[in-house]
Amino acid sequence: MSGLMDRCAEAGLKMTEQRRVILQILDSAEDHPSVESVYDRAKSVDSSISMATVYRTLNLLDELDLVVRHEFNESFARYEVNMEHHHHLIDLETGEVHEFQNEELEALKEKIANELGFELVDHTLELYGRKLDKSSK
Amino acid sequence: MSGLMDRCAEAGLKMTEQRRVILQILDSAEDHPSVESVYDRAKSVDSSISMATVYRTLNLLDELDLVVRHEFNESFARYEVNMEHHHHLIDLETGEVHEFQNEELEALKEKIANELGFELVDHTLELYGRKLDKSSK
DNA sequence: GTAGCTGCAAACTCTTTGCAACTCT
DNA sequence: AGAGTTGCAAAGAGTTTGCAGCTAC
Repeated sequence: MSGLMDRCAEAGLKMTEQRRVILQILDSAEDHPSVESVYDRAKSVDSSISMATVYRTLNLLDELDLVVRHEFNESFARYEVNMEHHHHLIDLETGEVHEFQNEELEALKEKIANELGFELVDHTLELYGRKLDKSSK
Repeated sequence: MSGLMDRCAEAGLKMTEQRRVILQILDSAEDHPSVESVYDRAKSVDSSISMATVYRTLNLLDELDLVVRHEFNESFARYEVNMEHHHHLIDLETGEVHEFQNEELEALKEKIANELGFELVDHTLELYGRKLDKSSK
């Protein structure tokens, strides 16, 4: 169930009350929450949790690759959990993040990197779009 | 020659000494300088230029789409000038930025966005890689 | 018992802004 | 002359950190 908790235990982290709360929030998150969102949600469960702990926890999870940090086009970070490989399409009007996967794209990126003489280690792809019309404009 | 200066004039900006310096630096930049790099280069030409002016100028240029702001995976912005459409491959060991273009990729992105019901407005693609071996490792 | 974790507040980094002086046009 | 621009210093946002006390193991 709580995948994150298990994996944190494996990594040798102490399981404090604060971590339990944060990990549960992340495990059940279906969006790409900002640090502040995680903090707000955590506070509503245990109001003594501090921002510093949220930052520290997310940094730890990031180092353990249990979470992915994104910057999209904002001035703050958002985190993603439960990720299989996929990319994002961000709705410019609403800010909604849609996920997608595409095999063809994966192969192509690999190929491009190789042609340039590189081994592909990581990559990001973000599409920014506007909903196609049902009406006009 | 100085494409940026012309286009700023067209946009109705006053051509101050500071702007002249900054625009010339950008026009001749062959990299993707951070605000600080631009500031350093500008200072070595006219030591009275302030950081605030560099920020303000880059923000203006960004609004006019004469420059593109990138975040790559750092905590600060880098700017790109003289851009035709292309993407970046960042060398994880050296930080070097390589540019590439790929038609197939462009078409694919357009297609993906449309399939999701969106009109593609903008997008970013960054590859992070390690140089393929000439030696071993 | 102790290494590791926490909250707090202060500090840091990058960026923006209010203001009075100055400068293009 | 007047709107736009500048430098400075202060303020903002987001994030990190030193420290003394607390807690899981």
